[in-house]
Amino acid sequence: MAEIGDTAEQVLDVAQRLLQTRGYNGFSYKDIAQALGIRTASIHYHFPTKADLGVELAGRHRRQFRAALDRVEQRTTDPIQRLERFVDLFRQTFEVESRLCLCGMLSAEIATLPEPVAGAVEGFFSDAEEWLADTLAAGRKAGRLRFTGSPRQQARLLLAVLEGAMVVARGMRHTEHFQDVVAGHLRGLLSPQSSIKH
Amino acid sequence: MAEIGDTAEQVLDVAQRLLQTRGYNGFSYKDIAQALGIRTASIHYHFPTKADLGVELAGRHRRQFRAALDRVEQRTTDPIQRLERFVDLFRQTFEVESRLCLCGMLSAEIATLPEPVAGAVEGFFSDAEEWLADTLAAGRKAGRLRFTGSPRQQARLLLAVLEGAMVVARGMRHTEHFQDVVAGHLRGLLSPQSSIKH
DNA sequence: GTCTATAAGATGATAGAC
DNA sequence: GTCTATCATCTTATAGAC
Repeated sequence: MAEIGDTAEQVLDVAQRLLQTRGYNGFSYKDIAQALGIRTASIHYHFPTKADLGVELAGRHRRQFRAALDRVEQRTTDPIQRLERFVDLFRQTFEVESRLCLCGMLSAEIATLPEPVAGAVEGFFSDAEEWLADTLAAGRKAGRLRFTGSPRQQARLLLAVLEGAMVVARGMRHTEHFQDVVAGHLRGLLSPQSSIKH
Repeated sequence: MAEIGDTAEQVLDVAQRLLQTRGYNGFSYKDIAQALGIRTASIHYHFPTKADLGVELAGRHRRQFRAALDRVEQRTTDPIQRLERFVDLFRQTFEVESRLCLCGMLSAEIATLPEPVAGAVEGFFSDAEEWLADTLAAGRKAGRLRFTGSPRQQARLLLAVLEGAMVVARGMRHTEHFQDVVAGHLRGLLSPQSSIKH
């Protein structure tokens, strides 16, 4: 309880930040070592190869994301609020240094990654899609949300909006861009009576 | 007219493909040289540094994209058809090897790129946003398109959908995903009378 | 314009002392 | 677990012959 987590976890935290800002091929063991004030050999002790590190990063992220969704479900049963909390997870990520979604970044670089990493990325998106589809379906059934097509299709669309808004906001170097685009899309999902509150 | 373009252009073509599939930090001069059957020194003659190559790639892409938009404008004045041609440009890109939008990829890696490259990326998105906003505004004025908020905001949303759908489709390793998401979003933009045709 | 040769530095990785 | 030392390889880049 004295130090902030063991070395392996600190390595993962720094590597995750570097991954989200620079990409998998945009950082090295040297970068991590310098950030933590240790040697690269120490990192190899915990993660023998960079592929091992990548697999653990993607897997941990998927687990943390599922845990975050579980907390959202425990906090509220309201579909609108659940949706807003989901979007908040992405907003909070981008808010800090315009960090990309970890799996969005990995998707872009997927052709250069070991297969297990690609598998974890696919799993992350599947989790997100399923959770969103269920939430969207509940919201529409309750007359609180309005959209055409299947909940699954809408879930995929929202995921694309979130990932794409991060990418475009970064490319245009205009931070507020993300929030504007996402808020605009959400407004279109809310039924007439629900959108009065804004 | 004998060979398919001079060496510099062939280098750019191969580099563009590698950039779209593997990212800026995911390919080297060696990869380009091997693909063309030449030596890396020859590439350095045309593009002294990788930054030079990156700047030319981003600049050329922006020019080619503007030229493509000019051709769309010459081919049709109908806002719906213009919109569909715009989306086709992205579809055609993704269709081949699930290639990402060149500037979408560069946006993700922007923290590792030389400033001039970032400038070209920003310019690309500005061009796209402006062209889309004009087209969307014309479509709504003609009663052919339906959306809330400003045309600029809708343009940004569509751009985010296109970029994000590419990323998510790649991450989920489900190619049809892109077309499904984009077609669904477009359907929502079409006014009731227009959407009957589908 | 393209080649061979070469170099300086980065990168992923291992062996073995402490 | 972390360090020093060392490694092979990759990467970007330059000099100079052809």
